[in-house]
Amino acid sequence: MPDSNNQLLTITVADLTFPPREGGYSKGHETREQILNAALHLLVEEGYRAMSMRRIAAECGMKLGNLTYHFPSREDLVQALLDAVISSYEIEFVRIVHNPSLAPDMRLAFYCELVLEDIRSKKTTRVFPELWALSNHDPFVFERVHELYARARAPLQEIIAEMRPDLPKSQRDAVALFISASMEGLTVFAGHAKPFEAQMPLLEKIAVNSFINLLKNFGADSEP
Amino acid sequence: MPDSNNQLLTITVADLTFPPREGGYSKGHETREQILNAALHLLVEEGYRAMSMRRIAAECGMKLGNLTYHFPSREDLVQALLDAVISSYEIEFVRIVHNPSLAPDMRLAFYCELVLEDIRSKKTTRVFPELWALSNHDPFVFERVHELYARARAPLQEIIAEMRPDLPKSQRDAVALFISASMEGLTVFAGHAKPFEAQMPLLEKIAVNSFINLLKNFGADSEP
DNA sequence: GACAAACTTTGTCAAGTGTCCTAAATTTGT
DNA sequence: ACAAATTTAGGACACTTGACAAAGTTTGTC
Repeated sequence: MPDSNNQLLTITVADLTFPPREGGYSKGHETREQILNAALHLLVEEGYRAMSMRRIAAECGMKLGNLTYHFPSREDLVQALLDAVISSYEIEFVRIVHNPSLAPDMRLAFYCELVLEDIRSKKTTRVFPELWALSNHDPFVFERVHELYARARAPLQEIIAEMRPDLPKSQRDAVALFISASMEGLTVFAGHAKPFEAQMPLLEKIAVNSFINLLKNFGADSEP
Repeated sequence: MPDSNNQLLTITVADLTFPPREGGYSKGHETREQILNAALHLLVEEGYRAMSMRRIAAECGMKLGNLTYHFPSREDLVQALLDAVISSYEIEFVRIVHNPSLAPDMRLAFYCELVLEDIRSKKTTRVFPELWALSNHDPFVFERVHELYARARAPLQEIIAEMRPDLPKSQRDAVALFISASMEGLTVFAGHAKPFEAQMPLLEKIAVNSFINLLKNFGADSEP
């Protein structure tokens, strides 16, 4: 089993989704996935700076030339990695969107629980700050990241629309954005190996409590 | 005027605070500051990757040898830059801590306004995601960043203690952490040149409204 | 088994990196 | 005037970086 060792290496961080193939041998696709898994592993463990072509090649025990065969340029690799990372998240959102059996505030709580649980994973805690930093200087990353967040907010917007149909859409969307950003911010403080990681359960209660209160009271306080 | 051009370059991002000197000529300190300003400028405009010793030297029109005279190693420079960046923020917090004339919820609103205004600056929008990413792999950055945030939360904790003396300190501090993280999260979405930058005023209203509601209602909902 | 396509290795390239060095010139504070 | 501090002008070191070309090897199919 030549790849059992590799499994052990990547099992802690490998969480990529790959698009269906379009030609080539099966070995070629396996190698592509192995490369991207190694790249993610390096990104998570040592940061974007350490994610060089040579280190990726070494990580999966292959020659540099072979890496450049599959990804002619570093940019190609980064874009493929970004796609694989992002599509791995998009799967999650589909699971929550349509669940009309529950009450909307229960769905909201469930959504928050899902997001805040994900934030505590090593992969998310490490990858997303890296993406935020990259998106400041790379338009491609910028677009993909915010496209992902737009999709992540969609179920939130649905729930809010259900709870507060009286609010204009622009305000509902702003509230959804605030809730989403609010939780993302916790990554830095209570994500994996962060100072307040252990307090995440309490923070989750505070967050859900806060969001539900916000939705109940927002707009009903024009004049005291 | 050899440095008027440089002034123009750095004036848009230069926001560093330098510790009092300890010897050497004044020109030496000016050069040190010029170097750190150039480093910050590169960090803001092109990211951490572009912040190399040679590019920093070129940025301030000086020879590499002179740069290594002032900062023998790159790590020295990075740490000095981090110190200068962080202390530039610590000044802000002092201005808000002691202002007992206002009502606590007014002080909270003022605090949030100050933070969210800062988030919209190019410097903060660019530097902090970089710091978050770095802190995942650099213990030195990790410690400094979270030390800064601890100081940033102090005034918040005071305000909350005033509003909710009934809550145990652990819960008050968790609420302060949540509020702080909540606002930091907006950096990625409504910071400088971000997709929702223009909506920041509305988001600010939502945030303050949400935080005040949270403080009023938190803990009063054990059983319905 | 032949054979073309897909994959992999090997070696090389110019450019960039941080760090270190020397020797000379210039500036600065007293 | 003079010593200390700063700057320039080079260079060199060992190493890493992304990219490329030309050989080999493997794979699936006829």
